[in-house]
Amino acid sequence: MKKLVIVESPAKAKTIGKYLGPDYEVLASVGHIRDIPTPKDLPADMKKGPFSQFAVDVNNGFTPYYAVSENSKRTVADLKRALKEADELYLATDEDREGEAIAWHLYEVLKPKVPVHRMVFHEITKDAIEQARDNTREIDRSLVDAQETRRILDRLYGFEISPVMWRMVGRGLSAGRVQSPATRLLVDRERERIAFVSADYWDLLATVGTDSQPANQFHAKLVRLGGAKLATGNDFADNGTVKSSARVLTETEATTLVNAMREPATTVTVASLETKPHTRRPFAPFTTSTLQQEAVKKLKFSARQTMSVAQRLYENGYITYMRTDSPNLSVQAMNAARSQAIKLYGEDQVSEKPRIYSGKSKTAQEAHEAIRPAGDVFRTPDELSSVLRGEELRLYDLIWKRTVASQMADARGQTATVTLAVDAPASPRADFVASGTVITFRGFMNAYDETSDEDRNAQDAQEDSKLPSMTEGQALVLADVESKGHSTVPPPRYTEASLVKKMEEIGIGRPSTYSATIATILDRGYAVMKGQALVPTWIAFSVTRLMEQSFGDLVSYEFTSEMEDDLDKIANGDADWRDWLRQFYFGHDSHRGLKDSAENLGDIGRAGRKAQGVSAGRHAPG
DNA sequence: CAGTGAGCGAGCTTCCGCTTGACTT
Repeated sequence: MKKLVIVESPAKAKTIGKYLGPDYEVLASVGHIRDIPTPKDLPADMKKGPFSQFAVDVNNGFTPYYAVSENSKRTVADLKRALKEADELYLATDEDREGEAIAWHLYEVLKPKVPVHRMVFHEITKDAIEQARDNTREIDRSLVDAQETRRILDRLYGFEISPVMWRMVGRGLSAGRVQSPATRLLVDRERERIAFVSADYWDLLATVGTDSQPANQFHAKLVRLGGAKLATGNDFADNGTVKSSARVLTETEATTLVNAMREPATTVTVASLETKPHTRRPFAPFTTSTLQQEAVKKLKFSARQTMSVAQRLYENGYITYMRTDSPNLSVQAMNAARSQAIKLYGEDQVSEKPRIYSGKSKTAQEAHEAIRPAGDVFRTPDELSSVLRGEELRLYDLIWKRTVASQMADARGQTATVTLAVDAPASPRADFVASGTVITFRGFMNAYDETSDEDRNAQDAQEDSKLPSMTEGQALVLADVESKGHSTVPPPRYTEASLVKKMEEIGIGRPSTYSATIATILDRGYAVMKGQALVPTWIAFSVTRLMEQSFGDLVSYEFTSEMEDDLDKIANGDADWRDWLRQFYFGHDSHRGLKDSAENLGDIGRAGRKAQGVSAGRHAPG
């Protein structure tokens, strides 16, 4: 007789099967096996009655009706068959809320007659697996409660509010705990853009040098005039007014100054010279969210495409699991990254101590490690260039570089900043500034030599060039000075990358759903792609306004993180899940529940209709 | 008598999160 082990993913089952040997059969549940069906998929005798609206009986303890999903029927049959041949059952689904629930559903559906163990592990290595097998526990009922609460809440939210959208806005529309705030992000940003008032300001750009040789020249920007700081884009509010005490230079003033400075009597002297060390740390290894962001930005993949390419890499054993919220590397992976970096770039380019990265997302569940090349010895992109093609190779390359770089040394260099005093006839004193960074030690940049977009923009502003050597008090040659006009620009629209980043920040959605949520927003017609930008449509505006008016709490950006706090209480046994759902759905004290909000759409004008409805309403048959 | 049209009623749309194929374009 064998022992049956059930994990979530078939690829994982294969690896673990190898570690556990012939006494164990390892199969996969392939994700969730049961779910709450939509009401139209309920058995005929349940279509009328307490389950008809949600497939959850809200009047009887929020009892959910579960059914084995169509796609899982074969899997369940296979598992049942295997269980008959087994004398023990190990439920080895992921150690997070969803994984615990899958274990419980497996238990409910398989009805095992043999001893059952709940087994959890964080790393897929022989040691970790064997240790997990020898240290099992029971299914954590409170954690399952928390998952069911989450699931039921999402059903109530979606299926109570979507019909409101059909009535008020258009057929086929939808609302949900994740998609509605995500849509609202797009709408809020568009509102900011519409309300935005552009402002114009000017500054001067001088070309100066230690002599008139072009090689010894550099550009410097006017930053202070007569002791007052000159306004830049950051000094303007969104309504076009100046929000600081900075001085705004007009075109006329700029032209007058340029003309004065072009007089031969103008002198330029080095007022101060400062050199500061510059260091940059490598980025953390990829999580789902950061992988999507980088692939969208650097490879021009869509979020969905990124996931499907990563899936292929995972299934063929090239990378670790691609749906994760943890940037942590296993000890083996850390060693693999370090020894590969030492071999390729030299020992001095690698950080002295292993770098450990921790997740910053408060809603992270961290059931998996970071996305990285698979194995205890990483294969380089070059080694794989004959087996991997196009997209797959490019994504592997990105993952490999990021992982190796994450264990390398900081890049170091110096940033020199020089302040120049420009004295022109009949003009206030003008201070110009130039700075240049020189990287003297590349460290992680050997592997991952790419700066983030923010840095690139910052560099545009101050042309990152090497400065010639100078001393304080030195007189410089002014080769040219010109005025430059600028206009403030509204905040940019979200791209897939920046939306995923924002969603992770406020804790809505999960690694397995980021790309699906964006697809939903596009499918519903809430947004259209314009280049890389997600542009909200008028439908999104209508839906968001309706949500804000009638379900303000539910589209607040804090709703999910507050829900997570409450689910934690349920998971710890400090709160009752039925009480929680009751308050959410039926309300309590002064707080309107979801049901009341949906039925009386926050419109005082409808109060009369409500009263009429109640008096004319039929009572339950007696 | 056949074709038209008003009026009525039934059926449909929808959530999030976990995991892969089996489908079509």
